[in-house]
Amino acid sequence: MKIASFNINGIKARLPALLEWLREAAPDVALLQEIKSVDEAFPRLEIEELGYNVETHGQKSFNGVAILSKLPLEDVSRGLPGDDSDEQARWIEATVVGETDALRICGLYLPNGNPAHPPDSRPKFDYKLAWIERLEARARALLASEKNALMAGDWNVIPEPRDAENPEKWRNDALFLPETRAAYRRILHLGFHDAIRETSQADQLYTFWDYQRGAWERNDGIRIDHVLLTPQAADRLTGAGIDSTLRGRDKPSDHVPVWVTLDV
DNA sequence: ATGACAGTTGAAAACTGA
Repeated sequence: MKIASFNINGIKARLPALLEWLREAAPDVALLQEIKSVDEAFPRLEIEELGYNVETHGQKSFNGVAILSKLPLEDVSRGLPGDDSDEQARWIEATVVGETDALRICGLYLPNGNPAHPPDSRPKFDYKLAWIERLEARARALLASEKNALMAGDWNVIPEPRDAENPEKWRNDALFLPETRAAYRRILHLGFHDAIRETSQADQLYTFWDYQRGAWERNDGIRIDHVLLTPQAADRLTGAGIDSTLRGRDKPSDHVPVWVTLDV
């Protein structure tokens, strides 16, 4: 089973590129972030024509996540538990039934958190850290289930210096601050496996290049889109990769897809 | 401690992203 994550940066602007990628990469499951659309306006017919079931959790203008799946989806759940007052659409999960086993799949769009200054007033960064704490609680429950499960999406976290072409440039950024990386490591170290690092220790594995300053042309990228596997899912990992060529096409998202293949 | 891009909204610039 091939599962991919892709921050598309707006479904209205990205539908042609998304359809082209779905046709050629043909993931069984695609987790989308930043659909920037309410559920009613999501172009589900065009995607269903390619053989996908579509489940969205959208909102107007910003955020929004979705699951596309060629296999049936069961027990769909929207919104990250832990704060009923949180109205931002950043989390969706569902169970996919494979040939040999089921897999719980969680799609996430973790808050950016900038600006992270000044230290005494940084509501967006505080929201990011609080969101990661709620995510940690959900992650603990996934591990406790001892089942095949994964959490994939735009984590907005640069885990290590080698995950950025110019790490010093990100030193004071919410994506790379020590607090952010420590909170991410706490989740990882519960027992999850970073699928990309399970399969490669290479440098320059990036999933995002800024639209500005010719970042793509200079390969000034960062790795912030991640697929984290439970031990049970990691045992079934057969491959992982990043579809970086999409960034060089017309009207690209600033993110590219990251994918895994699992023997389920 | 900024701006450059790009997308969305709504009809011009403001807001958001990373």
